[in-house]
Amino acid sequence: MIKKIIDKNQKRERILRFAMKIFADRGFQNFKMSEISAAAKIGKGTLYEYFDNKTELISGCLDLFMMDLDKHLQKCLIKTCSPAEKIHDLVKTTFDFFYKKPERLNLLFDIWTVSYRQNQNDKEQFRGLEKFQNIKTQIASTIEEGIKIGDFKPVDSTTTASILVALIDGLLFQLAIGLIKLNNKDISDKISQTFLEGIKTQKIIPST
Amino acid sequence: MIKKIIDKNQKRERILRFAMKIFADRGFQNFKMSEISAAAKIGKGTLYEYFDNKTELISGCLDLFMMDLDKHLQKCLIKTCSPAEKIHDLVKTTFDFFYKKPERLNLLFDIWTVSYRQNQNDKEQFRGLEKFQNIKTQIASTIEEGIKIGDFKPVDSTTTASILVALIDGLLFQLAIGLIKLNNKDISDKISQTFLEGIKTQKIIPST
Amino acid sequence: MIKKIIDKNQKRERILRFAMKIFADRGFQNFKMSEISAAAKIGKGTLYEYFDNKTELISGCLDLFMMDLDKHLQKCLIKTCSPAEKIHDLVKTTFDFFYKKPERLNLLFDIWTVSYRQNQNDKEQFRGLEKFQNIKTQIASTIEEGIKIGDFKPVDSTTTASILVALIDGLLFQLAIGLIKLNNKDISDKISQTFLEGIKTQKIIPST
Amino acid sequence: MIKKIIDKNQKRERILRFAMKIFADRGFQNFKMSEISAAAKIGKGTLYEYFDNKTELISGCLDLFMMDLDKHLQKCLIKTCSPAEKIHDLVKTTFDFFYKKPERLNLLFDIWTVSYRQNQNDKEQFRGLEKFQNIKTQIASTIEEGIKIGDFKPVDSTTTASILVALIDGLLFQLAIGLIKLNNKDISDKISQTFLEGIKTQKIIPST
DNA sequence: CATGAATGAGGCTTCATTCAT
DNA sequence: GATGAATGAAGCCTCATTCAT
Repeated sequence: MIKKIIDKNQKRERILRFAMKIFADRGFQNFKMSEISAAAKIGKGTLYEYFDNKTELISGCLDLFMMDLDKHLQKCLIKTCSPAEKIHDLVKTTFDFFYKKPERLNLLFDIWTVSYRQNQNDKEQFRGLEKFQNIKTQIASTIEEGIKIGDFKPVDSTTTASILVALIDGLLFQLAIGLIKLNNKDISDKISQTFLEGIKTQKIIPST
Repeated sequence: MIKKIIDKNQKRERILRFAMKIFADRGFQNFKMSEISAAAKIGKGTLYEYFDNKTELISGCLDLFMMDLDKHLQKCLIKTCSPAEKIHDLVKTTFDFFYKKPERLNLLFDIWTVSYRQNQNDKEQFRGLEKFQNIKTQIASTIEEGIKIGDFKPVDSTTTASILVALIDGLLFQLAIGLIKLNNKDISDKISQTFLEGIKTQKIIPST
Repeated sequence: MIKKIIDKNQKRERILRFAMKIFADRGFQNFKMSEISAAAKIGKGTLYEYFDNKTELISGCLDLFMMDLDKHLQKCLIKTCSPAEKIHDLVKTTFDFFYKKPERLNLLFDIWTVSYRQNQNDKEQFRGLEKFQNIKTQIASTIEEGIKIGDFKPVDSTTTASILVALIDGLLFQLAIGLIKLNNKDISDKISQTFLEGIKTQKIIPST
Repeated sequence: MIKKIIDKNQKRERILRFAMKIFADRGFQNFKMSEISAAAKIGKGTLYEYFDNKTELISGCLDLFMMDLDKHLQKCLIKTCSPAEKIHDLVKTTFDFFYKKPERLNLLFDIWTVSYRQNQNDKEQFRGLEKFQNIKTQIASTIEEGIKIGDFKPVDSTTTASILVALIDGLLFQLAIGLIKLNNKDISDKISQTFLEGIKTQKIIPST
């Protein structure tokens, strides 16, 4: 019985993986259920054994995407290293995540759009947002830790976390639409430098 | 004859204004041509006198939106004031633009999505992006001006402009999906402070 | 404007007439919207200009059917003739109605089924039932008139009306499923004889 | 081997009993095979061990229903009592049959519909109809018996049997769709009275 | 020019039936 | 035998677009 449930979940995820490929190309609005089933090499009807309807399938993808992203980021966030290093890592990992599979940016936009629309309509918040919030909170904690050990200036940790996230998202966007041409490594280095420079306590470093 | 063209253009814009209201609510994907025509109180067929097809109508809206945004921002950018003030103004104006009509955020997301997709597919770049690029260039110029007159540190102006834009977009996004709850003024103040603080030459100001 | 509405109604009825033909053959459950549109020689989509959905189309047919039936019966009921003649006429007209277009029996069954199901589910009663009720009431009045002028025995008019209707429906059913083989005229004659015999005041007529 | 067959038949009937519950609620047109299997707590595939297809299952139900009805009525018809009593009993039993489980009316309607449709299409007549026919014949015999012993007038027994059946069916229908509100006992009493009154030889009874 | 009725391709979803386990 | 996951044909309905008025 348990095996069955696992199988069902595995198959569900398998389908979602195929779906994500499609979404990455065409977005959440312009895909057909039949495309997914064809890609996953299952019958059209079989899809409906795993997802009640199109919307549910989309939700499933959003969740999976957020899980993937979160899994990557958690690897950095649980590392035992200095707060500054942790943040540097986080920025790098995030950019790498999208660099490796640029299609993911498309998913990211769709998530933003869906999240925005759900937020507007006072519907229950999209589940994946918790993960976003969660990551921000962890960043804030890291910043606080940095402050405590004297590495960072006594900034407001919550606001500063928001700013870091904004920087990352904003630059990802510019990258995505071609407003910046830098390669991945350069840009993530630049962000973490700029950002960290701004909050690090100046030790002996002369102001630029 | 010229009058005709003007009339036609006026009517076209009139329709687009109605369309924007619809888009703001439902996004670019979930609207029907009939909704637009109903809102604009014209016949469904008439729509096709002004727009070849749905895609054209969407493009028209995106253009109009970018023009609106640009018009607002140009007011700041052509002001004769100090670079720092100019940037502060720009941030404030941007946030105000979306604060006054939050539905505009929805349009912004859609523009991002469309831009991204066009960028991916090697199609001709969405026209509105030029305006984005243009604004970034103007910001860079402002920064350079600030550097020249010694108000700002000798940062890389292009990168710094990207960072400012990223900050704004990223925070708008967090605001939009409910990840930040600050009111509009506070957040724009905070951005310009943070940002400007980071690039201003430290005069007598003690490091926090 | 009025013309348009009339046109729309006319076209609606035209479609319903085609639909009734289909229903008569296959019943309300086994038809396809596309069959109707094909029969009416209009596009599939056009159907939906006149009926919100399949259910509405069915309702429309039921209503039309009841109107048709009612129109026929009203011709008898408003005649100025003796109550006995009126009843005789009514029975004959009813049987003729179904005899001329036997497919109508199919519709009748469907109406029964639909009515029954709506009655069970406490949904609002099917509109057409009012007509049934109405006819019964008129029959009861006729009977009362017959009693008043001394043609009929002082029976309970409501019950007796129910009995007449039951007789008609019940025999129609047996005819429909082939349990009786009599021709139309014979059976309607027999009914009215039997029934009228039962309620007429015996004048000089010897029993049997 | 025989035991196997019996087992199979028992299980078949068990399934049909569950199916009848579903049909009673939703009719023969609006049920799903999966509903039956779920109700009977067997697998969907198992259904097909006992019934070749949906149609067979429906037929099975109709047969079972007719058998149930027939079993009830045979109890009356084989009784040794006066023809008048027998008929009174029959009417009462019929109404009780549906009164006890009103859902049965739904089945009755469906049987009518199916029978009608098969009769129209010149397909082999629905097996259950034989039972109807059979009952009618038995009623006719009872009437003839009544005539022979001088209890009933010398009516045409076949026609009179048809009339009795029509009365019952017709009133059941009116009851079903809410056109009559009488309770069960009253209505069956009234029928048998009216009917019997009509065919009984008038002894000393003054004409109402 | 303006209109909106008509269209039909296209997409989601259902569900009877099959078949490997 | 029993099962239920898988299937895909089939059908409802939507909506961008056309075109006769």
